[in-house]
Amino acid sequence: MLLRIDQSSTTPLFDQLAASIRAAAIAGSVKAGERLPAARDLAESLDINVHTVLRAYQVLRDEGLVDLRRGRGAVVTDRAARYSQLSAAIDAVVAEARTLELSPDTVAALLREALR
Amino acid sequence: MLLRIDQSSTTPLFDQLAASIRAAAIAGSVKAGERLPAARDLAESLDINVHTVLRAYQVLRDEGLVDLRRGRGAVVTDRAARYSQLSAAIDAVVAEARTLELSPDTVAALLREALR
DNA sequence: CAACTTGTTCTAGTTGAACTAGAACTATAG
DNA sequence: CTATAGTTCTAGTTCAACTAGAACAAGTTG
Repeated sequence: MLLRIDQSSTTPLFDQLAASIRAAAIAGSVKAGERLPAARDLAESLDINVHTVLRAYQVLRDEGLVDLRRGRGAVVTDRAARYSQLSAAIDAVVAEARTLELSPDTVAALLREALR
Repeated sequence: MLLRIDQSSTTPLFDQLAASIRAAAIAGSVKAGERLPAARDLAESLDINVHTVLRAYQVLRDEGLVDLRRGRGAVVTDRAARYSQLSAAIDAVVAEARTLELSPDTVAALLREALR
């Protein structure tokens, strides 16, 4: 599992981390039942704060992608498997956005508007 | 044209405003050639700062949706007309997201990840 | 032309979310 | 029991977003 964190980006670190793990779960590079690194360990290896990692884990828990339990850590659920159709739909949007040469911000804003 | 601004939201006001106008342009409720309200006027009627409105206008200019000229104001271009296929693709994503009961934040994050 | 409109640029101050930091606590695994 | 690892709490820092006001420049209008 590749976790990319960009300290210079303006998007919150916990968001970046959650997005990275989420993508890995959907792509299947982390499978259901697998355990994510302990928050303290991951925080150290990424050189960010423990709270930031835990917040990312909590985001994923709210989405139902991981179970979070004391003593055991963060375990990936099987929920990610159900995201395949969504991924396909998103790919279609990405393709359209590229032909129009729209920025990620613009496309994201359009999506958010459509979701309201 | 309906412009919705939520002061209590954490998403930047200029983003909200830009999104609102963008949606109107794509929906066709403001057409190419039409002039948007002068920044000072809009700022007053929405009870926000002029700079915030101008920033929203600049976002739309960067996307090519409006022309911005001194003395004349912000005029809508015909670019929005080319967004129809993108809108359809976005609608498909929205439909999938709703069946999975995902939050807007989650879907937006997935999209951003796919756009990288 | 002159007057007016409207976006542009500059400086400066305020606010709040995000992040950091550290400690104490608690449920679970082994 | 002991170690692990998430939970909760308090507190301080930083930076983008927003506000505010003024001076300016390039158009439009009469």
